[in-house]
Amino acid sequence: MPTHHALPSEPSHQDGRSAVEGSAQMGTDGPAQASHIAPAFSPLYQQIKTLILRSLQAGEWKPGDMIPSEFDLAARFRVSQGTVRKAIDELATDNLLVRRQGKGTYVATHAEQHTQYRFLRLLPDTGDLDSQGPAERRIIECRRLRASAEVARQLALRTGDPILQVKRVLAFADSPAILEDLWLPGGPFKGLTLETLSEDKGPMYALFETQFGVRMVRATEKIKAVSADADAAQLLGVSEGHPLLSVERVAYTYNDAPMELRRGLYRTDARHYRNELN
Amino acid sequence: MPTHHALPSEPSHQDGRSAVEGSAQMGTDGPAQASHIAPAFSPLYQQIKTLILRSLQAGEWKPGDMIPSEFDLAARFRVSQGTVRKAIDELATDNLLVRRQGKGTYVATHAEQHTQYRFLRLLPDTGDLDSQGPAERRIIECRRLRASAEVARQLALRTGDPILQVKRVLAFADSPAILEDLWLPGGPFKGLTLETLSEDKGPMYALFETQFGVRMVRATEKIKAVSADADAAQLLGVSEGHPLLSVERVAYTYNDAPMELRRGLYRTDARHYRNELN
DNA sequence: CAGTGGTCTAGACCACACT
DNA sequence: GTGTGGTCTAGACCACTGC
Repeated sequence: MPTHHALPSEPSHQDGRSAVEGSAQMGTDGPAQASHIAPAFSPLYQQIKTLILRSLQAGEWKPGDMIPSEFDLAARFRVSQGTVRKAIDELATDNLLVRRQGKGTYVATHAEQHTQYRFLRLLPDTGDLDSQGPAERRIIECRRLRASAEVARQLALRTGDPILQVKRVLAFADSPAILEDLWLPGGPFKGLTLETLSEDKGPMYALFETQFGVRMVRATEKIKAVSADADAAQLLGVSEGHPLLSVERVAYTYNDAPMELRRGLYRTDARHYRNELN
Repeated sequence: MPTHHALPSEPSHQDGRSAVEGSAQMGTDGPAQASHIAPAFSPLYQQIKTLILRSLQAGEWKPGDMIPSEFDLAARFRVSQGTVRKAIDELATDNLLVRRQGKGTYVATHAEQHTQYRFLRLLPDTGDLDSQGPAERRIIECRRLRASAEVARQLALRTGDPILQVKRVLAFADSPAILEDLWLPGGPFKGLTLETLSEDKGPMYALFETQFGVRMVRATEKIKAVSADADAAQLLGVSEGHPLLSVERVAYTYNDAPMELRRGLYRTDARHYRNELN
């Protein structure tokens, strides 16, 4: 049997030994519409990975849901369980799925993330993790406006497209630590208001999942050192000119689609941004 | 056959079907000295991983060397090739080994790292990667002294133990960007001088490998925003009080042994520290 | 060509979780 | 007990590299 197989984009009917018996390449006998989205000549498990990803994207399984067992997926895609396993392995290391021994494989979510705030790297200098308790959030504003050229570029929109801007402060133990500005595309987040944000407890990314069906999958950050301007100084309780960490984040949902631009100013007197290098 | 096996720490002789036939646990019939280093009840491939790690640590294969093929290692450890493969997979994702299809598996090195400077995350704001050319290094000093309590703690030494301190400036296109202080344990780095450092081209971590047999495997960083003091301002060509990124790094060799403490001050006017979140 | 890692399969048994 | 993911094996063939 050849190493590279073709996979139908829908499960086949019981019409033969195997869906992958004859052809050695992708796209020669498969449905035409799949040709540009699933790369040709890719290993079977990569094709499976793409198919699972597409189901996640389409909302076939929602965050927190259990997906079908490896055995079921193997039957559905007409490949061996080991091949499905390798596909799921990669999705699990990408944090898109979570395996739980004895229970099943689940769609990852920001809601019950092991320690919550998966993307927040600011920690107290003392190793006392969360001795400070949970963050207190205060939403300062939530406005509807039109994308500037810069924001549009980063969110893959057009200049002038409707967007939402949110401004908030996070504090730990009554001490303000983070001042953030967020920009969100107006389409996916239609209906988001200051009230919604204020009333919600729990991570904002969890709210995005439940209320708007937008799941953030990964993010990139650009970090600089800056001086506090008058506005930031006042909101963070420092003097003007105080050094702050500027953290500019672009968060992506499935398919590397940018869905949030965020600019945070972090106080790092008693806290630091922690990073692991491998 | 049980899932969890015992492995001898040395390859067995041909004295039976398999070295793993009978016992279901680790440490009950193995050499006594291995009991606290290889965890009992761990999966076979984890034990294999530990054994390979030990060989790397002992210098059986040096950075850049090719290690034995999966098949050879499987014979040596008396397990299947698939089990060795899984062990190597994990070591490869940890960046300790590098697989090259058709050629073999190699011990990773900082010397010919794909883009060099594996641990340096400072990039120009313009996407022009290395349009700036390579970094120019200037060693300012290299002193022998005794560890302070703080440095000793971070390097797992005792206060007063001999250490080396190095101070240097990195510049891109004649513009100073990084001021770094390094502290290294005196023992492993005996013989390191300002001349050695100055004459060397290429990454410092590559020099550590070739000259001192110390390979840095991972690192953690604590990042803060600070104001330039007079000394830093002068060396980096900024005014006093200018905001700088303070990057405190502890680098580890095999077995999580800390081997370097480094404190860098980064200018982030035209550059930024880039991070990927998953 | 031979040797290496890469993919795929099939089947076995274990550890864990829920009922 | 049943069903899930986790480990291990054995064997096949493919793709890449270098002689």
